[in-house]
Amino acid sequence: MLTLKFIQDNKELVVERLKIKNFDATAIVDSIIELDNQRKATQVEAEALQQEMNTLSKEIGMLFKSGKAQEANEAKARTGELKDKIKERNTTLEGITAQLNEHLVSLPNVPNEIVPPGKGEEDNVEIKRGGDMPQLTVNEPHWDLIKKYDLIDFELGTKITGAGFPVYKGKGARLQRALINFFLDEGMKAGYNEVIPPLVVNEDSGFGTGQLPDKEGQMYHVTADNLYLIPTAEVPVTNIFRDVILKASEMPVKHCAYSACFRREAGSWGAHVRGLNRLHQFDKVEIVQVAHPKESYEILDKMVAHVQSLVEKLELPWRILRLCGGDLSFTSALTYDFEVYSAAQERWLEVSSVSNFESYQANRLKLRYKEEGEKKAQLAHTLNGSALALPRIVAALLENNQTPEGIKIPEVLVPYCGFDIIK
RNA sequence: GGAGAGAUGGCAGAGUGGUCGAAUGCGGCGGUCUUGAAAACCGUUGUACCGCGAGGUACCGGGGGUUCGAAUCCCUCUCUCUCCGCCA
Repeated sequence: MLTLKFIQDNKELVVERLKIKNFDATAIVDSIIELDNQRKATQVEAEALQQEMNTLSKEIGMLFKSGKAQEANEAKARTGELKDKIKERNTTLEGITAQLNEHLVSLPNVPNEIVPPGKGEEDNVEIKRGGDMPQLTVNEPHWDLIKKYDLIDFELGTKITGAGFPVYKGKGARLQRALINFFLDEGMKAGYNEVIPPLVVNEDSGFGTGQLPDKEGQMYHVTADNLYLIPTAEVPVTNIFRDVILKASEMPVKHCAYSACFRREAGSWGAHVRGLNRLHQFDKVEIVQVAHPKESYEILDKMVAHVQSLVEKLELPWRILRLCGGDLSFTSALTYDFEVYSAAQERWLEVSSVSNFESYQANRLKLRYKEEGEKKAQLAHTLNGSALALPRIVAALLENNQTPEGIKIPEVLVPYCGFDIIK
């Protein structure tokens, strides 16, 4: 969430910028400022009363100690009214604070100034593309290829669990494992430290990265233990840094992690979700960085370059989009999406999303850093990106590399797969 | 799952109703001494909020309660450890 101080100091800017996200913040910002003024006033009153009470209590203690029981009891009689007042003030204070928090949490992150305006996907701006479009002599969509070569069994997954939980088989499973290892190795080479996080998280973690309270419908909820299946490794990995104060010299911290990801995708089924295009469970390697505010955008560019190197090594046609305000997530300040072209489907598939959250997540996480010699801790910046999400990469690989002889495996993956063609 | 013990500052650890934001040790930082370092000695060393400041308020795992007053007593939740059971 945005900090109170930022909102107070940049009231107009917040309202203006959030218009880019098609979010009218005028009323919320006004009431945040008003509520905070109330909060301060109430807190001052409550604390003054508390101080009086503390002083009085100390006096009573002294009196008892020096044997003046009667005086002590007289003083005691005076505390009742004070106690009621304090209670009343504190209740008011709690109410105001709760309301204030509710408003703060409901305010999205302010987009970076280069975020283009727009309503949705169609307004995203392509900033770069590369790779060669495949010239296919055969042309089948991946859901047919998968059946033909017996790589992934959707029906079996449906039997075991339900729709959207595929079973990978034989070379399909091997390809999956190859991609995961390839992505992790590339991450390591780029200086990311691998972690294997838990796949379920508690409520605090869900709040820390911004999935809660808003998007609980998107996560599988284990109600018996009040835990959530992770929708992305971003959640557990970023939460490593919840309530942490780093030294400025330790940044940037770079982590990568493979995890299965679980998404309910409530309400988002329909056209274009056949086969691997949308799943409830899928595999992804995620990169996460904690950065100094002054270099977070430079780091965002580096992360984008890293993802670009992955799609290039996989020899897939790719493009990078700068997301418009309307397509930008609640917590993000700037996001680049990567898409790869799927020849058989004749459409672009989103395979990565790389974002700078600035201090929006850090504020929720209480993730801070201290400059050498400084006493005051500052909020750090958090960033993350998929590097990469597997299913649509698999879809594109299968579709783009199909030949009458079989599906050719890109060179970089051959050592990982142990085969160079699927037939 | 059953029985018991525990959770205190960066770490270790004292504190069982008042002057406790909290002894002591270690670590960190500054200084004295030294050509330099070590040792020794002296000092200092949490976070957040309100306030120009003086200062105030809150925090001893989380939440609630008792009391004029809670780190300390009560309830509850979470976590850790030991023993037993079950098990990859």
